[in-house]
Amino acid sequence: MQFSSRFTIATHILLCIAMFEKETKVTSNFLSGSINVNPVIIRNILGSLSSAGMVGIKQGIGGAYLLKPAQEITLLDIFKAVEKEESLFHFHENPNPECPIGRTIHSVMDGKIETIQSAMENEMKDITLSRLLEETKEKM
Amino acid sequence: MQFSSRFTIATHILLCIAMFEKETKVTSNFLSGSINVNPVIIRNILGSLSSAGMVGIKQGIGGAYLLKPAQEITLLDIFKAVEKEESLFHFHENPNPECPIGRTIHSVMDGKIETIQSAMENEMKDITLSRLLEETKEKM
DNA sequence: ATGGTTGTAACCTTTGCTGTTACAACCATA
DNA sequence: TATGGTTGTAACAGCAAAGGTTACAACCAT
Repeated sequence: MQFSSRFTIATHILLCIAMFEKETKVTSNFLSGSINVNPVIIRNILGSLSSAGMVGIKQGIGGAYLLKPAQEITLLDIFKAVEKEESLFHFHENPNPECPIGRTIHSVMDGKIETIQSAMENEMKDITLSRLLEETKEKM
Repeated sequence: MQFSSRFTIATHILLCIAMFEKETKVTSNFLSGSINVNPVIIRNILGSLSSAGMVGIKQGIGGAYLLKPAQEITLLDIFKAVEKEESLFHFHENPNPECPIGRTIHSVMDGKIETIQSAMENEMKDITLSRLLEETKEKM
């Protein structure tokens, strides 16, 4: 089980906007060319990023632009914009309450699962779009 | 996108074995009763745990038992036994090498993704089956 | 020989991801 | 006002994985 590619695509989109919005109109077609996926996929993900308040999109004329400075956008923001699930883990629904394990497993495991998920999210929170942009420029 | 319930089911299975193997024959039917899922699902997951060297299973007569002390089994061991994917993240396959972002995004992101995954795995590595067992007994 | 158990195959349904076509709504510009 | 490029969204389709179920051969203590 993997996270969908929406996360890396969304990151790619934001990097492109941050890099090119000054010089070009960044449309779904332009992005489609760099990312190499269908423009409709791009538009849907761009819609999620827009709902999350990260980008604005110009109706009719076209083009996306950042609504926040790149140092205020983290990988966690991007992840949450495109992955809607609250919990990373799917718990089996109906453990038997007549079994001592079945009765207690939720209260034992729920906190652990939260801790694990938080560890991942904290790491994502530390990585900003501006840092990714800097590293990209270094490698160019 | 969520991890499958195999992870929590596998944890439930191991807790049951650790708790009951002394007093009862822990069969897939017994486990099915506590976990409330089909015995065939249990047998498949039990097979993964067996392949990973965590449990043994008695042919013919039936019953599963731990092959390692509970303090040497971590949530990470369990997770890796039932989730076979190498990377948590699905990267879009063919970014355009003629775009400066498309050309560099892999080298920029791959390390980040590894860091994020490691943070999660380290947290899992800290939680042992014996600790879960103790907490279960406290709540009984 | 019996009966409970395991391992596995075969099938099904549902869900989510990814890709695609199509088209109405939008808006700067000619 | 008409045009053309763009967005937002609906409606498909194909594919893969999850989860469930039935069935049955192989296994082994009794």
